[in-house]
Amino acid sequence: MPYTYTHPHPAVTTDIVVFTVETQALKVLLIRRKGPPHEGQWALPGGFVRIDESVDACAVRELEEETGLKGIYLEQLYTFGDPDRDTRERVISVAYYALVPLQGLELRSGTDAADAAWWTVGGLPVLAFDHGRIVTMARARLTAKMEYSTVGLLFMPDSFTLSDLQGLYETVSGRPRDKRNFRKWILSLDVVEETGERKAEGAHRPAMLYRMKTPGNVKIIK
Amino acid sequence: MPYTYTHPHPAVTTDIVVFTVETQALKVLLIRRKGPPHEGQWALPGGFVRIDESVDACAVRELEEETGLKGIYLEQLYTFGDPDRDTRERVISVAYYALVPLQGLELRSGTDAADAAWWTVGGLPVLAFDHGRIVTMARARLTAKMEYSTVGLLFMPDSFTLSDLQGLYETVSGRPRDKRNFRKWILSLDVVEETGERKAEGAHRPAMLYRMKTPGNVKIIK
DNA sequence: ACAAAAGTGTTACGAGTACACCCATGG
DNA sequence: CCATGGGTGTACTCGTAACACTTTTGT
Repeated sequence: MPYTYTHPHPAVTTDIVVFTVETQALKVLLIRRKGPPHEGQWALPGGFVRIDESVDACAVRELEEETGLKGIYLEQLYTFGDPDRDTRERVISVAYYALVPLQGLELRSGTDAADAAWWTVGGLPVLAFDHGRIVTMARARLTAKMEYSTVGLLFMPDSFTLSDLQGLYETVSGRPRDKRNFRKWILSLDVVEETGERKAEGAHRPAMLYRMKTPGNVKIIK
Repeated sequence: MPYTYTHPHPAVTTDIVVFTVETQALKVLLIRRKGPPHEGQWALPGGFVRIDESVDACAVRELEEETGLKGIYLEQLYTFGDPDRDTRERVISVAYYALVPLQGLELRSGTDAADAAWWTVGGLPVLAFDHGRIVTMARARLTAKMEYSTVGLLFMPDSFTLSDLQGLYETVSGRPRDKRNFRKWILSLDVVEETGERKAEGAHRPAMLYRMKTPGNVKIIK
């Protein structure tokens, strides 16, 4: 069933930079391409926008299809529209980025676990299309937003210690933080609260567990 | 000459929020629609992305077609992709915003000057499509960016006084500024320099004229 | 008792804000 | 000489950054 237009139309896709933090490293989710072009190369998850779904909804759907995760923080990043991005036809891509807390997340790939993997952002392979550029931009946006909002909390599981949270901030921004100043700062923002529970692990004093006051909310600072 | 695809494709347009500052007011350029849908209503300038031009290039081209201006600061804002934005067919719009210095700018409309006009952002009419929402978002982005960068300077003509510049900042951000603090601040940023000329107008001491050190450049602060 | 991470307060510095008077010009 | 906007310096405030020791637990 063909679709005909009087003027040529581009195809529109969404591509998603899915971030998570694991073992002291910021990671992105990549999918190995199964067909041409760039067969076998790593690329961002994503797909074509259906004719009756909004672009935002497409990103949500693609994210769920690749990771099985719903209710994840997702934000539009930028639209990449160079005419030669894809060799098959004109494809315009609306890029998004997502923040996934690593609490027992298992990837649901099309067929095989070998097709999807978390890569440390420092050591990415050469990506298909212009996806390398998209990741670079997403990383810059994330680092910037960590400074003037509370997005960082979205990487956290339901409960966490302040040391965990500080470690996350240090990992994503690269820069070390003073423990006392960090705690003063995060508590003054009034976005986390004690759960009353403690986490005892190892031969040291157990840490108080905290949770977000309004889960999923991002507070803009200043 | 028809174009056929195996899957339905959306149309893609760019819409541009062209800002300028004139007589103590922030203004946007609107075009009166000549055909359906929303015939006779005011809308943002813009048009369809050609199949062999980049989305950015489309925005540049549309801006020049409507205003005759080249080399204007243009930045991608956001992509609006709800399926029912346009009643004719599925249209995804990549929105941009532009900053135009008002130095003898004359609009070049399709046929008639009555079709294009500067409107004060406070008192806009009801706009076609979702263009009202686009303007709101552009205004928010501009105000935010005024705080952490030197975009504001792009509203200035080639040479200007510091009082002019201060007036601009007060107009765009709404908030009044202390004269001495404003001067200290802008000079400490090291982005303007004296031209050596003075501007004498009216019965008072002539003001020193300044120019941007690197015209067109936007410096990120902090 | 010792190793290992949790938890806690005070001082110093710098950026931003508040504030008032003299200067140069045209009429 | 007076009305009008141009131009200049200092003191205070507040948020950010630097910095070290005690507490609680497991082994």
